[in-house]
Amino acid sequence: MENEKNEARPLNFLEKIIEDDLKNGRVPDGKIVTRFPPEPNGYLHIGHIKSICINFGLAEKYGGRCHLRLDDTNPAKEETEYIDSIKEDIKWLGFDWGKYEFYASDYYDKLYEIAINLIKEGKAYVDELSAEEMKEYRGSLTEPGKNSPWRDRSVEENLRLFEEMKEGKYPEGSLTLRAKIDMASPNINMRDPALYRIKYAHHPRTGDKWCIYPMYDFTHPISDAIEGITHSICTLEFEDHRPAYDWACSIDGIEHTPHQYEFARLNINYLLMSKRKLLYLVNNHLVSGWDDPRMPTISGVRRRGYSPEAMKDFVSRVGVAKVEGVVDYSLMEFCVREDLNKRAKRLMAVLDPLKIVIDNYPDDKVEYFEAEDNPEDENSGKHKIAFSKNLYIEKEDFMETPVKGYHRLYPGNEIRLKYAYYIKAESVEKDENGNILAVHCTYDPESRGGTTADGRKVKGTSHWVSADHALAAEVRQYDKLFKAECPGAATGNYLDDLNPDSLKVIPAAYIEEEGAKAKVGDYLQFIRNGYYCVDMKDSSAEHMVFNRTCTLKDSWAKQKAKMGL
RNA sequence: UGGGAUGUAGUGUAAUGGUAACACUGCAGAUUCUGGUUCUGCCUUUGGGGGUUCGAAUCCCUCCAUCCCAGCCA
Repeated sequence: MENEKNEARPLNFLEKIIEDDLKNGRVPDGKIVTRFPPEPNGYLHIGHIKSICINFGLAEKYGGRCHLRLDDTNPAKEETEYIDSIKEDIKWLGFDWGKYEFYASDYYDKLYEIAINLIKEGKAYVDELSAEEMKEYRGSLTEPGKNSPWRDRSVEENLRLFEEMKEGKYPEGSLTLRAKIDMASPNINMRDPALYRIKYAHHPRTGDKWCIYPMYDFTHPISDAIEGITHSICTLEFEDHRPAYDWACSIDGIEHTPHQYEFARLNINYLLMSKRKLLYLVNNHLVSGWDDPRMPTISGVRRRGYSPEAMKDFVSRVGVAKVEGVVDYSLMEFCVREDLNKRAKRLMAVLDPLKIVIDNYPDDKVEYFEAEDNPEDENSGKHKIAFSKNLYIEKEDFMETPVKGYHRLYPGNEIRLKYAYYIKAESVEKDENGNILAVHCTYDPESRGGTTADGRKVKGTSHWVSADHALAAEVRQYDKLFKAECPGAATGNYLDDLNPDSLKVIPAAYIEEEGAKAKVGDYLQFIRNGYYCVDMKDSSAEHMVFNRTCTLKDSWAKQKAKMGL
């Protein structure tokens, strides 16, 4: 009865296509095959999570498989470091390609053979046009191109030239192998696209074996065909390439015909996904690296403390369609909070301390209270917190002259110290300049454990730590890297919108003793402060470092803002 | 101004000829030992104009807007 709640999510357009193909027997053996094909020329970012979830998710849902294929056809840009990070990121998301790990470079021999056949059939030729000339001959968006003077060489000459290209007899840029399609096509991608170019670059996998490398439009469809990909899913900007894709799949000798489908890439406001811009931030030390917790890279959000479950939930809520839009950052934060709320261990940490002295509490007495690890999780345990005469609470939790709506500590007012006692502010101790040194309070011994026998209520509950027991730790308060929804929209330069407060370091915040047990990978909530994690690079037992993953929703801050405070 | 695509609340996504909806955001309230969580309610929607039809977000025409394409990048 209650499991009827299973909300049947409506199918997205890709699922509809697949179900239709499956139903109509258009899928060999009824097993769909997808692929995630990143070029190893940088780190994966949040946008890639969408693609990963679509490709691996579809394969999972329909009982097919998803290949990981590293699209390594441009050795000038690609590095092994990137290959390793890509694999690590996919694994972190919880996907497994098993034995289906491929490289476009696996197919270099096959691709070469296909190119030879194309030449023999008169469907490809070696061109001597320079890059500039080729551009001229290509025409424009509104004008057709014209044929290269080298377009009608004999098959024999083409064969000889291509062979010599491969043997390294020509310098880079001097010759290309081009498909003979249609220089007047309204689709520029069909105006005799380049198939091979000369490049004297060391390849991470094939080393110096090759000095000619196949182009995307030639390599990608054929790789898909070789691997038996049924649904080749990519982003919208490749729509114009689909005719080229289909052209390559129709080359003689290619038995399997995959089909390309395009979806809208993921854009999120306040975030930048451009590899070029992210690289600039890294190179100019505006962030600490690709895995800086403020970076939109997968390694960045991982270090920030986002969970893979939250990210997957996020992309699933965004959905899949063909409309180019911008998703609200707040949806991502919602997903992160929703997930972390259920799993984060609660700890008390005072980030901006104000000293509290409980005047009527015995000087040397220490008692321990029980704190819930997670009130949202019945199966979670409890841990002990030391209480003593000298405590810290947040500065924010005390006001000498309270504003309207403030129900925390102020002179004469009573609040609860979470899990411990009710306290009332009695007097304020200041230095000669009027700065508050400490707030003297009294506690109600009858309120032990946070409740009183008479059942009286207090409006405020503060977190706290015992001054003599708390441990000091570094806390890094991360915020959005950019302060504008669309960085660079106003001035044309995204650097102008860099948020100067994207990182505030608190060198020595006070954390309850239990904090010492926190390990890399744990999800934490500092009660009333936000979600935190242990920094995977800089934290050590001697010097713990916590990263703020995200804040808690704060309706009081909103209210204050509205009152102009 | 060549070609390809896309227009549904503020944002994202459903509804494919039959009462326009779900989530996030925002707002209001209740609950709460986190001003968190949870719960309740509210706000705002089919780009414009024609047409077909008993009936149109959906089909047709037209206009408009936005995005992508002229790498020997992917």
